[in-house]
Amino acid sequence: MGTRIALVDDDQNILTSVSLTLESEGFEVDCYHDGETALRGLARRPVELAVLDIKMPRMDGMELLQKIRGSSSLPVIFLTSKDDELDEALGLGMGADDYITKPFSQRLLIARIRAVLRRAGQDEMDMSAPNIIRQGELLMDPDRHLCSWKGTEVKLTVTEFLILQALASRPGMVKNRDQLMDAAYGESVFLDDRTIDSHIKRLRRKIRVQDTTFDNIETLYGIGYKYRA
Amino acid sequence: MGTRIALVDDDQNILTSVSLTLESEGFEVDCYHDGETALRGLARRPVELAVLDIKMPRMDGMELLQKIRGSSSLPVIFLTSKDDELDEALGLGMGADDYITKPFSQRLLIARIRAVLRRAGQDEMDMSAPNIIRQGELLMDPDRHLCSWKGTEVKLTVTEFLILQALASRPGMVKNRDQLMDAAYGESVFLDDRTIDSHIKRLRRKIRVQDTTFDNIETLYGIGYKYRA
DNA sequence: CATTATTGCGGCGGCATTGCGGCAGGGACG
DNA sequence: CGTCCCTGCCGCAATGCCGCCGCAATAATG
Repeated sequence: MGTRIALVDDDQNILTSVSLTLESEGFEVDCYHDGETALRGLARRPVELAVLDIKMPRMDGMELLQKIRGSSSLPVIFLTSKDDELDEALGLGMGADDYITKPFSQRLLIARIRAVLRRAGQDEMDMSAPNIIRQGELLMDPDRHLCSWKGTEVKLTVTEFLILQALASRPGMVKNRDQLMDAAYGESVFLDDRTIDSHIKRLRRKIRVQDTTFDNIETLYGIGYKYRA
Repeated sequence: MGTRIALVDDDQNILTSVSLTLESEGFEVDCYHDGETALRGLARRPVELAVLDIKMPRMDGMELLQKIRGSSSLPVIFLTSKDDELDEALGLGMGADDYITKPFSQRLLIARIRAVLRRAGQDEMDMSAPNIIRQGELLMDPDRHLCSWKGTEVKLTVTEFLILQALASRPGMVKNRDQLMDAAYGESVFLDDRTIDSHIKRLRRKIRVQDTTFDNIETLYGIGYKYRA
């Protein structure tokens, strides 16, 4: 018996095609056309993961997510039409575990479902790729190399991204320059410690363009840096 | 037969995945969904360590810990969702032995479990850096370079942190200036004894900013210092 | 009580660390 | 080949930290 998944979308085409694919992958699928029906249905038949369209009649995905989150930590994947809705959804601190922009390939959806399930269930041990980081106003999506602060995108270079990711993935935890170096490049790369400072400098500057008051990257004199949640 | 561990969390996903991991590491795991059930279960099947979620229905982790501590000194590791709950939990003087902030890697959890078990097992002569120090109103977390008194953070320099750590890790135990010197710098560093006095001075001052009545760093005339619990 | 030893504490100068602007080499891309 | 961007590093200024000094306060000693 496969894992049970709820699929909520007002588009009947998507509903049928996606559910077929998922079932062929061994999942059991509960389909709902709108948030209200879904909410009632979920109460009767719990699932292990939900895929929600954001735009829906009667109760949209965000509202539904909110209700769901009121009572459980059910993993949720959003379906969004435009990129704009994305930040609207995740940036609001709602707490989806992942999202996919339409149009999407079913292969991709399956991959994401598996990833979220693995993460939620099995394993946070995946130190390498926490799929999505959400710490307060900061939002990071390594898969898409996307980073936003307070809902507005911040364009980061790869190195900057990796460093911020290392810091934000474990807020409060102190990282010295070597550790950040390892996070950004592989290990055993010999560079000046102060180079990290430069990246931190650029990171702070870039985010401060959006928000002058940003100060969540904290310096610990003689130790390193840490991200304050 | 492995060490028996109780795992209490209302999230079924965490319950199953963590228990699987722990079992694969050779532990025996008792799972509970809420504090009340756990308490009853623990009475029947004692364990050697408990991992508790803080937020739970019916009886949360802190309440459960209190009940547990009423009758035993069972080692306990907390799972917290936000950093805020942390001080709320530990600062209240409850007495968890360690805590982990979600999301966490299972690898980390295992490491902490082993550390706590090792510490609890031999106790007295285990010099290996205890992950967390809690002495009354004082809370120290070396990983986060975090020190708080009565719930409010006290910013310490590395040297100050090390000295306070040395003192607070063994309350009541007298340390002379040489020993404190060794704790702060490596051994074989030749400095004026009175330098320690300066650090103590600054330590006391920093904590007194939060609490004028602070006097837990005691001076022993002609000998050294000790931390009074 | 007088004397001496030890500690508290303010403060200061020197040193270490960090923030930041800037620059030049190099790679990506058109 | 030209341009743009990333990146590592340098150098200066600002800041933080530390070790020590000197004096007053306190504790031991007799």
